[in-house]
Amino acid sequence: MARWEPDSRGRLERAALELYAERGFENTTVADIAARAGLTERTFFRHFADKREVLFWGAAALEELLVSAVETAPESASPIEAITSALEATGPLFEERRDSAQQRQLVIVASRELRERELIKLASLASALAGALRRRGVAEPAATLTAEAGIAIFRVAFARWLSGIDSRALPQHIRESLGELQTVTAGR
Amino acid sequence: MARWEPDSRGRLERAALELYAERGFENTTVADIAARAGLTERTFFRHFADKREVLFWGAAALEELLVSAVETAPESASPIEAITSALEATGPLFEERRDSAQQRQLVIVASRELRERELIKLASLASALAGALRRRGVAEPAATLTAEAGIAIFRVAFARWLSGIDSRALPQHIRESLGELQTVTAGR
DNA sequence: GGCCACGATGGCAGTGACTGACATCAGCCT
DNA sequence: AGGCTGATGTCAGTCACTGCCATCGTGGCC
Repeated sequence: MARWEPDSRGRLERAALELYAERGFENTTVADIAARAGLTERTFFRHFADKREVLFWGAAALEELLVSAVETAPESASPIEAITSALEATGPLFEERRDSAQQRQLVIVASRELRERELIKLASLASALAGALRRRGVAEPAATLTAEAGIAIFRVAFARWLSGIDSRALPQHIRESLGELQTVTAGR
Repeated sequence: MARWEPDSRGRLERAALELYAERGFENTTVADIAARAGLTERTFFRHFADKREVLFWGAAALEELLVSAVETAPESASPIEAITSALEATGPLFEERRDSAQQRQLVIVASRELRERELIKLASLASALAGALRRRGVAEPAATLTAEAGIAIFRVAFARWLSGIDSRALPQHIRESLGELQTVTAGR
């Protein structure tokens, strides 16, 4: 007989997402979340650094995936190609959970604090990608600019994919956004 | 005889920047700031929405300047050209206060919370610029991508300008970063 | 079988950011 | 003179987050 119900972290995650969706992030207290998960506030803060972090737990895994995809891209690939194909490689990871990604995104967009946190996660992603490019021999500021461009592409592509205005898969949206960025930056 | 010393807002701003620089953002309480400005905590929160906002008060003015520069750019200018020249137009505004901009940036970089706030200000800038482009007849997602590219250019250029590794003015750095982004995105 | 160290959780007190309600009072208007 | 206004002060309250110590099944060890 276990002393406690298992998977307290997962219970906290689910309870938080539910409550944020039901009544909004700002109208949810950590005590509410803990109560729904059958735990205490103190335990919440042992699993998550703060009230926002509970939604961004997966960012570290995403970062690892992208960085290793950039590092293992064929040597012949140009920097922007390495980044773009790494982004495309995240397709399967998101494609499976489109619905939960959509709900999560709704919650985030509704709260300024959560949008802030999302931005810093993306910025950290960009700087990790720039680091991976440097390890491929790309100099600064090209590495940073390429990584930032990649994140911009991803943001646009992800939003269009989630919105569902057309039914193509995420990698197709990424390719298309790359093309649009190329068109737009070339503009004279 | 005035009932209070004048310019309480300015006093709070200066006190906050000093204290953040002296002992760090996280080691400064709002009560400390108010005390140094000769006011109370409550008054601080009447002038600034929160402890971070005191450093970002100027963002609204910058946004207005950039938006109106984009809107009044010659009709013949391409989107990326309109954005870039708007960014260049901020040169004088920063050039005068390089030292204080540098100190402020040191403070921001030292604190995760302040970096978060800076990112959301830049994101709001990007979406305002995208709006201005749309008013020029640029369609989505080109407008958003161009605006995001512009912000990436600005971030890189601003950092290089502040670092002082070469002594050119901000607009020159912006031009150069644009060129680098073009090179990098064109990559095949 | 008994002992003990470990690890996840609870309980609790404390700090600090932020808010709402009400009080104060110099200067201005009439 | 008398009343109104706007910036400030005071105070109590909520909530995010932290440090410290207590609890107690579990698993290893003798």
